[in-house]
Amino acid sequence: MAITSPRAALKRAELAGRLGCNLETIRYYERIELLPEPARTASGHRLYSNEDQVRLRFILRARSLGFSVEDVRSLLGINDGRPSCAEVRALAEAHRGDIRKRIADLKQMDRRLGEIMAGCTGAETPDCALTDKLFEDS
Amino acid sequence: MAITSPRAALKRAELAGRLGCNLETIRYYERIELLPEPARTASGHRLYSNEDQVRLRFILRARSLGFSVEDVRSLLGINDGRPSCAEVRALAEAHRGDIRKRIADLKQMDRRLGEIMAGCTGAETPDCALTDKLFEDS
DNA sequence: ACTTGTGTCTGTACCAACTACAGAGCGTAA
DNA sequence: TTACGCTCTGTAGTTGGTACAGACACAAGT
Repeated sequence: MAITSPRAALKRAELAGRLGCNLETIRYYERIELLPEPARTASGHRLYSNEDQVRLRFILRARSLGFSVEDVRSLLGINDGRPSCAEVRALAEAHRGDIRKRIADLKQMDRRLGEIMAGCTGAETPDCALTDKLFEDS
Repeated sequence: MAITSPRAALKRAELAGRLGCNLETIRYYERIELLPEPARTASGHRLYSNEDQVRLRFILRARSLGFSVEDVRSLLGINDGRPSCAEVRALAEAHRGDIRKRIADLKQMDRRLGEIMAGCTGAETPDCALTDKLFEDS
């Protein structure tokens, strides 16, 4: 039971292991002040509380949804105090717009790539329709 | 006529202007050896030949299709000599797989974001369903 | 000839968002 | 006690450029 208790103070590697992030990411988030400085043992080893864990989980989730570190800072109220629901929504909508733009850009790349690959047969010759097309005059 | 001749030696800004890239990008590509060192005037100003222009256009096009700089290096035969059509095709297929994976990832983000935004009404309150969900236990 | 304005040269610093590593110190089990 | 493994710190590397400072170069105007 105690093994998985969310209340025990965790060392850095334990926290990273639980939340599935890299060890160094935690120190990085501390450095850029997304995470507060944690408690320490007498000899200086970091000890993370349950509150720390909750906050880090929030950050990791927001990052996994593609929010930038600056966005996360805003969501956490680090920039201008705790954001209103309207502000959060605006941030999320803007971010969603970004995501959709990136999808559209990638789709266009895929389409263009398909066009340019037509004729590149994969024959074992040095002449290649793909590179030829990239070299062509505008 | 001479103004737009593709044979005239171009200065850096002229080349950048023609191909629509940033001035500094050209020097960057020279530094990482995608572009060869160009000719110089007596006083050291770079002069780009038509051949340089063709090569840079190739690089910019490949980059705009999402190929990495290392990919471009391979396509140009800088790594292991001029690639065969089969090698080019393999590179392009792998790259296309990458693009599609990125599209899939972004679509999933968009979907998850949509789910998590449900209930975030944008009302002018500090309580927000979106942040609440990000804070929730696993 | 001189000045002024613009272009170019070099080296280096900066961006995001981590990740990795070196060298030192700490903790614990045998 | 000694060995192993974890943690500490600071710093450098990653990708693909972009930006800037300070020193020259070049062309046009006076």
